[in-house]
Formats: sequence, structure tokens, C-alpha cells
Amino acid sequence: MASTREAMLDSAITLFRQRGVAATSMRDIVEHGQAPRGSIYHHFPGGKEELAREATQRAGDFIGSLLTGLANDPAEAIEKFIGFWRGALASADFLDGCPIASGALSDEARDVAGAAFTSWEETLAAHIESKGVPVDRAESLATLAIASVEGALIMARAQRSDEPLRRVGQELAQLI
Amino acid sequence: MASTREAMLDSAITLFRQRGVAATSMRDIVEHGQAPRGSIYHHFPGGKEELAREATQRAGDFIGSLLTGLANDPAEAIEKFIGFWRGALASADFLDGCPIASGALSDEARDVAGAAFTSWEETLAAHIESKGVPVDRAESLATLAIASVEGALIMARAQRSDEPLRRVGQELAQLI
DNA sequence: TTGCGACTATGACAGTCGTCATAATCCGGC
DNA sequence: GCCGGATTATGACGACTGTCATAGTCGCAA
Repeated sequence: MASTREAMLDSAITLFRQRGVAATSMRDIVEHGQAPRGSIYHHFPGGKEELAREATQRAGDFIGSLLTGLANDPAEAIEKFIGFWRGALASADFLDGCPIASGALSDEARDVAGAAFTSWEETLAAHIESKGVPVDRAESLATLAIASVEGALIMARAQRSDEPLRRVGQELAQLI
Repeated sequence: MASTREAMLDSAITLFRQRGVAATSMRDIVEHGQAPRGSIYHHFPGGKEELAREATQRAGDFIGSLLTGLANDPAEAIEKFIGFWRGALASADFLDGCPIASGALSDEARDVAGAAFTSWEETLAAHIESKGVPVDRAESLATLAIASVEGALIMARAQRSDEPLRRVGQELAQLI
């Protein structure tokens, strides 16, 4: 059972969201996950880089599947997507961010984060396009939706309020 | 002359944009600005926290004044705002981010970043409102514009492309 | 029971971090 | 000239970082 491995990945995601990749140490991660420090390099021979990349991949897949599963109605998908983030923010006192954004701002996992964003964009664009919107426009709208949510998450953290997410959700609802 | 001080602030902004606050050391900053290491705590008795806060404030004011100065036409303001970021991204191989986003993701300057975002929102909302848009709507649109640009910057960095910024600009132009 | 591979415990390494104390140097007013 | 505050040079401190080597423990197969 790779439960130690998974505990480390989950702890990494949690801490990366709160503090970012650079500000999170390996010792923090194993301590948070009550994982043995001695086996870091057994499970992740590539060290912090491998851990950061895999954690970002895992988080990106999770949110991506959430996006895929959310109805065929893109408006509903976006509404639920924003609801998901508002819930996450509120339960963390506005100190949690998006794990993919954390990965994007690191050297180690930047490209993994980029691939995750691209995948989200394609999923959402396909939803929008299926409602009769031209391809180009659907792509632009999908990018706008994801970008504005990511940006709103950063603003929400800085302002310690979910007002940015509320406003963005309001505008996106009218738009899609 | 406070030119050493200013060199340190400018270097801090540059490095924060590239690597984030946590991944930038005091030694990096003085070295980048060719400033004397010995006088760090002469100019910034509060240490890294004071430096990070002041750098974030300075950068926020600069971009804020840029936003204020940009015409009365909000559409043109946003277009130029996005053009500014596209130029910055291109000339840095997509490795530079927004200094306020970096501040927002740090412990030290989070609230300073929040105030900067709020100030930008108010400036932009006032522009939009002056074109006959109801207050609430103007505020939502301003937040959407800033959030989507911030998010697009992160996506652009991750994907090493300015396509996100291009798409967001396209959508915002239609919207405002 | 024995053996072997997977996993963990512990401590150490070289390096870097923020911070600061101390001493040296610079430079404008007398 | 020369004094005094502003500024800089240098080196050190304790803490922390990622990484790894070594030794130990565990559970399953033979």
C-alpha cells in the first residue's frame, strides 16, 4: 500500500496551497502527514522536485475531473466550480489558494501546472462549444473563466474576503 | 540621496516578480541591485518584512497610477493595461509575474497587496461608472477585469505563452 | 525458521537563510 | 584642518534547508 506516499502527496498539496512551494520544506510535509522522514527519498527519489510535480499533477487531475463531471451545462459547471472554491476559501480563513497556481509559480512544477490549465481550458471550451458557441469564442470564454477564478482566488487571499469570487461568479454567470 | 534604498526596492520588485517573496533572499536583492549588504538594516530596520511591504506598496502605486492615467475610456484603459502586461511578459520570456500577486502570496505583504487590489478596483470601477453603468455592475466588471488579468498572468507563466492574456483581452474588450 | 526486499529511524553533510554587532569609511558643516 | 552622523564592510550567530548514508525494522515467501 502506497499510503505513506499518498499522505505525503496530500500534505504537500495542502501546504503548497497555504504557503507555496518555495516556502514549504520537506520536513514540514512529512510532519504534516505524520509520514516518516526517513522514507522521503524512498518514495520520491527525485526529491522535492519530483514531489512537487506529482502533487501538482494530482491536484490538477482532481480539479480537472471535477470540471469534467460537472453537468453538460457550462453555466452550471462554472457556478459549481466557483462554489467549490468559495467553500474552500471560507473553511480556511481565506488562506488557501489554488494548488496549480502554486505549482505555476514554482520552478519545479511550472510546466505541469501549464498542462493542467490547458486541460481545464479544453474541457470547459468543449462544454461551451456544445451549446452552439463558435470554437474560437468558446476557447476565449473558457480561458476567461479559469483566469478570472484564479485571479479572484489571489485577490480573495489578499483581501481576506470572498467578494472577488462572488463578483467574478456573477459576471461569468451573465456571460456564459 | 536614497538611491541605495531605491535600488534595493527596485531589485526586490524585480526578483519578487520572478521568484516570489519566499524564494528571494536578502543577499539576492543587494547583489542584484549592486547595493551594499552591510546597509540592509540601516535602510530597512524592519528587515525583510519591511522591504517586502514597501516594495509591494511601491509597485502597487506605480500600476495604480498607470491605471488612473489611462484615459477616461475604460475600454481603452483595459486594452492598454493588458498591452502593458503582454509587453512585460514577452520581454521576460514569460517568467515575470505581477509583483502584487507575489506580495499577496506572501505572509509579509499580503495585506498591502490587498489594499493595492482594492485601490485598482475602485479606480477602474469609477471609470466604468462614468460611462453610465450602474455602480454594482461597474464594481463587478472592474473586479472581473483585474482578476482575469492576474489569472491570465499566472496561466501565461505556466504555459509560457501570452495566449491567455490575448484571450482575456479579447473578451474584456467585448464586455466593457 | 530463514532470508530478502520494502520500508523506516537517525543523524549528519554542506549550504543558505535572516539578522545583527562591530569596525571602518565617507562626507558635509564648522 | 576636524568632528559627527550617515553609510558601508565584514564576519559571525543559530536556525533551517535539501539531501543522503547507514543501520535498523518489518512482513511476506520459501
